[in-house]
Amino acid sequence: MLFLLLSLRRFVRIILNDVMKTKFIHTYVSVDCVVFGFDNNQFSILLVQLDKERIGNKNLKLPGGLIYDHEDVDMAALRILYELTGIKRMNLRQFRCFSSPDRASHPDDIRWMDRAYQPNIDRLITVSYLSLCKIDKKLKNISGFKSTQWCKLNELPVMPFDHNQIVEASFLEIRRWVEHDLAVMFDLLPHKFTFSQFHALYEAVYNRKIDPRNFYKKVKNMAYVVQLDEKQPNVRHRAAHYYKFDKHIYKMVKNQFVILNS
Amino acid sequence: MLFLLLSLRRFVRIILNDVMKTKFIHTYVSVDCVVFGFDNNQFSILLVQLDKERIGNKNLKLPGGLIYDHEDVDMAALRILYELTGIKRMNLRQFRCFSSPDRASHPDDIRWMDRAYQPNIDRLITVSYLSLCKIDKKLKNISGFKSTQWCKLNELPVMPFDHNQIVEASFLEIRRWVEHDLAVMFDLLPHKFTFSQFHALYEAVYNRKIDPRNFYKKVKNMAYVVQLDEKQPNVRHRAAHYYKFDKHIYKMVKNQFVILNS
DNA sequence: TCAAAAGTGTTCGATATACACCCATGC
DNA sequence: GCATGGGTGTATATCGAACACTTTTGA
Repeated sequence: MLFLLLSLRRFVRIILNDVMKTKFIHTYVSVDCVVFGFDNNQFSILLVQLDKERIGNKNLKLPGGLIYDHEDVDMAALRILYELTGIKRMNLRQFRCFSSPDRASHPDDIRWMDRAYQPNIDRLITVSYLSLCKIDKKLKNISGFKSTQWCKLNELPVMPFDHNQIVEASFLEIRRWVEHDLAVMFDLLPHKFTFSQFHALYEAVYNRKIDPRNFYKKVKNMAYVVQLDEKQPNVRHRAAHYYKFDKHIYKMVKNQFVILNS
Repeated sequence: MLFLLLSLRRFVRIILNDVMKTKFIHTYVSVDCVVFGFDNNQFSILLVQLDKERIGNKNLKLPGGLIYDHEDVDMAALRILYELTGIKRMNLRQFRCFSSPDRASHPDDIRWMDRAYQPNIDRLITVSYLSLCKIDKKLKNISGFKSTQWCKLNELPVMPFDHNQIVEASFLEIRRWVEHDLAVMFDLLPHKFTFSQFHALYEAVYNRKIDPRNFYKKVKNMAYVVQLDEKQPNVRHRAAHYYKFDKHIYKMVKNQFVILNS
């Protein structure tokens, strides 16, 4: 019965396209999220394991999925990340729509969409999101299905669809985001972080060496980066102080600059 | 016959949604373009006149339209602007996907979509583009249908769909674009422009007063802004020099800074 | 006492800001 | 000659870049 209806639907669509000469796309829409983490002086990205559902020989993809009827794209991205990680209200930034007609036309990709969503998805465009996340955050899978893993940025596998392209585009987007709102950078650091972790993150984001002494001065001027009494334990060298980010001070300071825009 | 097929299609979709409990959206996709021009120290936006097709009592909308089967969104935006203005390869910057489930749910909007595109468009998401254009450019309508007009930014009418929102979001995007690539600013000025036109544009983009003397120094340092011998004719005060933008020099200068990214 | 990373200050140049007056032209 | 906008220079403050050594700690 189901199969019959599906065939019917496909048939109807084909006929209609022919009769009406309508060439407008009628498409499904997905979101794909590039979630960055930072650890050991390098970026990682959160990927979904496909396991039995592997796409061709590819076993990892970006977190993402089709959007529902009642949702807009922002809501869909939040939902998908919530289902996968248990984190509500993740901080997200939409950065581009990927819509090439053949971005989902590889036979492996099509087969997978047939199984994972529904058959006869003839076209799929996606809206991509960037997110920054503490890599040591406990993630719990809500939907109970897919499992996730962090994968180092420079060890990414080949992924299905245009996910490798999406990741590439996302990286430059971090810098734009940080420039617009420095606070998001602290989403990548642990609650308590050392100066050198912060320094390494800065170098990674800007992809260049930054003089530590100059950077110290900069940080000392950030009233919202406050030194804690606590120090690094069990290191065989001088222990570093921990710092924390104080978002209330940050907001106060920032509000002194923001003029309501016309 | 056509009507029968349409009803059938709608019917099939309803049944399917019910049987499969699929709640994924299957949607049409449009692009909407916010084309800025600059004249007389203020911005204008290129709008399409609807005339007999007016939407409710609204007669102006952003240039835009549904995208075709074989297109991605960039191509669609270029096509639509070409059809309306005769300008090929307009410089475009995608800036956001607007996808609220009820962005196209006003009865006027639905009626209009039924007539303009095809009936039963139950959902429509749009990808918005920013473009900058010399306001004195001769525009010729290729499709031969819709006519366009410039409308001052602070005199915009209420428009259909969420077009007013889109315009609002686009304005801040100009600044980002200019910061990323100053050359686009000259898309807003005539080929020959005076210093004070350039100055006024700068003030408009950054939405604040900028000291002309300091700005002079800045401009004098821009090797790619070259002074012409020609001067403003017929003015009852000291005539201003004309300047032009030299994109070859610009590229040379810029290439000295661009390091190929990892 | 050594290795390993933490932490600190000064100088210099470039850039942005603030500010006031003379110049050329048409009427 | 006067009204109108065109065009210029100087002084100061701020920010980022360059640069080398001492301190703390565990092993």
